[in-house]
Amino acid sequence: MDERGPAYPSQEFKNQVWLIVRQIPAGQVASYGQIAAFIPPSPGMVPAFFQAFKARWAGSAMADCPEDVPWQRVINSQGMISPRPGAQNQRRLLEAEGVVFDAKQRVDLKRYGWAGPSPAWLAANGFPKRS
DNA sequence: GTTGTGACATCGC
DNA sequence: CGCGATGCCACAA
Repeated sequence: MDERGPAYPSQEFKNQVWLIVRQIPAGQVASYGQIAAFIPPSPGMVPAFFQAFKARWAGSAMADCPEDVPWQRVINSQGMISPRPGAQNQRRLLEAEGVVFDAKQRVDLKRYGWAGPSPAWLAANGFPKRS
């Protein structure tokens, strides 16, 4: 669209993020970076660049997600709910699904962390195999 | 056109 | 292991 390069991860990127987030089963959580890791950079985009910002873009996508997206299951890499109005509500939703928070408001990713969509699902939805 | 900020991740102390 | 500082793009005001 502009001379700087190919399409930026805008709407298309968000759609992919939402698509993956919908696959997270109840009672499990995934980090923004992890979700974004399944999405390939736009053709021509510098990989390192994408790598550095995909997580933020993923978060940005959640801020504008449809209501059928279980956004509450996406938290940061520290296993904590990113501070923002509504965080309390998010925690409540997760606890209702069986996710347990420790005294530091953190989730044990070892236990509740989502392994990601199955290879079959990824392939069926046009995602490249994760290297 | 410029300025400020973000639903992150990572590195350093 | 925990808190603070840093990087860096896109987007809204």
